Amino acid sequence: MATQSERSFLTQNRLIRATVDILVEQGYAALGEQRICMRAGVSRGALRHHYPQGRYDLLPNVVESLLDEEASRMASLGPLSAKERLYLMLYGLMAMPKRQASVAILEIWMAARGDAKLARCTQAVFDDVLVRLFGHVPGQPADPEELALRCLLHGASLHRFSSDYDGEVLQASLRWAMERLEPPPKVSQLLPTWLESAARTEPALA
Amino acid sequence: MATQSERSFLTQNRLIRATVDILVEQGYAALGEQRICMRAGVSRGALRHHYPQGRYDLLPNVVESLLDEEASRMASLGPLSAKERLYLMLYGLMAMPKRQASVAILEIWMAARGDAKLARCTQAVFDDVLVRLFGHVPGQPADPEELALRCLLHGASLHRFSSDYDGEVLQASLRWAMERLEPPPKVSQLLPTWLESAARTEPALA
DNA sequence: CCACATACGGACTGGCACGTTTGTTTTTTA
DNA sequence: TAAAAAACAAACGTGCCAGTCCGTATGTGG
Repeated sequence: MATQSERSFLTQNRLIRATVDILVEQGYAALGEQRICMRAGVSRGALRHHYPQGRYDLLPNVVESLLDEEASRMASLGPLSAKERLYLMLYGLMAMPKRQASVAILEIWMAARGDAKLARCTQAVFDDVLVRLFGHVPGQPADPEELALRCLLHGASLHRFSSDYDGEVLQASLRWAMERLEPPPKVSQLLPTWLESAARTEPALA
Repeated sequence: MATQSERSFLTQNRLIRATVDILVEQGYAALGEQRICMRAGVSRGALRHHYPQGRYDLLPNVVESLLDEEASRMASLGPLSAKERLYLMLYGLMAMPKRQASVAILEIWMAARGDAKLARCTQAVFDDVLVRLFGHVPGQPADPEELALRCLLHGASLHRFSSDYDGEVLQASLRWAMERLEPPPKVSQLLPTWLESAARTEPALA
């Protein structure tokens, strides 16, 4: 058999993947340990072994995993400003509306406001999201342009669940917005590489 | 005592208000009958009397109630195009970030994708939201500009729960976006009346 | 005034999810 | 190779929530 750390890593990965899938497809209210384990193909004992506090240990790791993945792909493009990153993410959403790690993060983030314990154990990693993904400097207020882009990004992510959702229409509407918001020139240079790296990494959702 | 229909109306209103408050403050995952009743100051028996199927009868009425309120305020401004309505809502969010009926609707809407029964019983009223609030014509694909505004509106609504939320900063970022998106001239004429009507109706959240 | 319907309060119950414990297998290490 | 630790599996108990039922009170129509 495999080494212990390999098995451990594999099991944790399966649990994280399953959690993301459920969050994206069904939302936080549908998230339960039984369901996660069924989908991951592991026992509840295994989940509780790796994450003794259940969701309170699991969900911070879920967020961190998604953040690491996105941040490392960003890092491979070289140093980027906050605005460049946000425009790239918007173009990414435009090109591949299926790739929706941000939905899982949004679900956890919104659920945390109704669960003090969850809010506590995810606070650190959510601060990391702001810093590493959105380039937000901890003490400072957000830049207007950056915040507007974040809002647009979040809203566009959620639109996927609207009854009148249409990938092409969403793409057209984001393009309409982009034409007026003047992304920095560097973005269009980086775009092919960025989209290619997004296509290469297997999507979280089948 | 009051007449029966008066009592009935009052109780239902209390339940709807309490539900909205919980949804806005804590999210859908924290929504339970016990909690709703506690907050509304009525018994579970009363809730089950007016809404025999629990949330499946209550939540469609919640959405409809919020929709009616917003739509009637819109109607009092005279006939408006979809774009004019969306810009007005964005300005409304900008001016009073506390008034967040849209968050409650978003919560129910997102929860519905993980609960087939909820999706079924809310489908009709959500279609109404698209038509009456966003001016979406049922068969047609959405206009790019309109959809972009919807995304921005939804994203900005959610930003309220971010750890770096700041009403003034959000206002500045929406203003930044507005300056580039060129709202129709009629909007700025209607704005004072619109904001005044928003301020007059008591906010759903204390 | 009486029969009835409606509005409401409260209790009972079943199921499900979570927290915990205990047992078994596999790998590591001394 | 034997002991220990880790990875997993499975069951048990408990608490909460929703679905249901029944009792009561208050209006309502005849």
